Amino acid sequence: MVGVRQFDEDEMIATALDVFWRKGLHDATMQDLAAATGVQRGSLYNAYGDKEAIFLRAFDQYAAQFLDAASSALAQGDTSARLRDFFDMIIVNMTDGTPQRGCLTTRTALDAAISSPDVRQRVQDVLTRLEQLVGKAISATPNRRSTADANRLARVIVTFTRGLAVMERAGYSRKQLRESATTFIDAVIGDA
Amino acid sequence: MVGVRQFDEDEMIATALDVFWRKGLHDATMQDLAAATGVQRGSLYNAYGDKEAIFLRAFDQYAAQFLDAASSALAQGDTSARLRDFFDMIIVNMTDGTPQRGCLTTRTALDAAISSPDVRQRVQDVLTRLEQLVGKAISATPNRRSTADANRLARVIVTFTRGLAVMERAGYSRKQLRESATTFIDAVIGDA
DNA sequence: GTCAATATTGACATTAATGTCAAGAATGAA
DNA sequence: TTCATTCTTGACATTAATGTCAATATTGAC
Repeated sequence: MVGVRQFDEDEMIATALDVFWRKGLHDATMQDLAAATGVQRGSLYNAYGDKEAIFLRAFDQYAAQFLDAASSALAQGDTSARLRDFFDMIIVNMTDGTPQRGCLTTRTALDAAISSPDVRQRVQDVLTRLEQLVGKAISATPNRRSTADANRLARVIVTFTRGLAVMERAGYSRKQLRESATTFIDAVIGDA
Repeated sequence: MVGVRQFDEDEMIATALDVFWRKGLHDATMQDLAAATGVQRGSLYNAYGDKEAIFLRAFDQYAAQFLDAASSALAQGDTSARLRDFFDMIIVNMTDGTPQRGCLTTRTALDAAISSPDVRQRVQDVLTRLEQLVGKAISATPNRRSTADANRLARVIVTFTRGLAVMERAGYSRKQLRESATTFIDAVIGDA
């Protein structure tokens, strides 16, 4: 390699993630990315090809850290405690930043109709893996659920997290989201 | 009135709703609206001012019919039956059309960051009124819930419907959504 | 130190959207 | 029948985005 890249790729992708998280794949422009990263538009095209390629890299980074955090949150305690930690993580994740950034996966999912198969696949992968993590977590503690029941319940729980992401966009506060999550956990797990 | 409008306003708004439902406020263009309605762009600007004004009218029509359908679905039977009908209506609503149109309220909510206060308010109003309808419905049958509990539960139920809307966008089938809704109802209401 | 390979830069072409406007067409009212 | 009012139409100006490219700068390898 001879002419050497003038920017740090990891740093670039991390900054791009921030931009995509705040604006979404569709609304973030190459201008936005260039301005935020300090890398010229032309260089970005040269290095990555197009906006979507940058997004996919950024999203992969996001998905990895998100699933990691979910896994950690789901690791300890009884089922209720695991879910409390899990929902806490999710809610903090989506209500962080000024203004709040919301949930990138959910935002990306909503643009499915105008997204490429690659992007759609990424969203499905995150949700599938999240279902698996939740399924394992609620099966890990002593209970009288069948595996099939646990899987169905895991999907319900993941679906509910998506609902929280929508409610956040609709203006519900962190506190309101937490209350709903608590109510949900109590209703679903409380006496099972 | 002298120069007379060449198109039927109700029909025009109904067609506009279809366009917005399929493409979203942001992605639908005045070209799209002009093509679908057969009314020239200039005439639309003359009649309504801008795209958002058309959207607001279309959304109001959508919200009215949606809340009406929800109200009907929630009217009869015990709590489980009411919720089954309610979720059925919601799921059919979002999985209808080819390709599926999804949920307009949810799609609009996700664009909150780039929407006007008027648009955001419309979304909040729909969700608030939906919570009220659900709250009334689950309080209508004999049960041992306090009003406060019913309201919290109503919000959880509405939040779950939003989750279903996201899952639909992520590619889950009508059947999968129905199964999740059933599991949810059983878990939340089944033995309360 | 030279050079070949790569990155950077700014300009350019293209496409597409919004919103405005002047000119023309149509029609209810007097 | 005339006319004032309103709607319709197509053209225009503006803005903003994507993606390409040729010219230039840089630097590791030999």
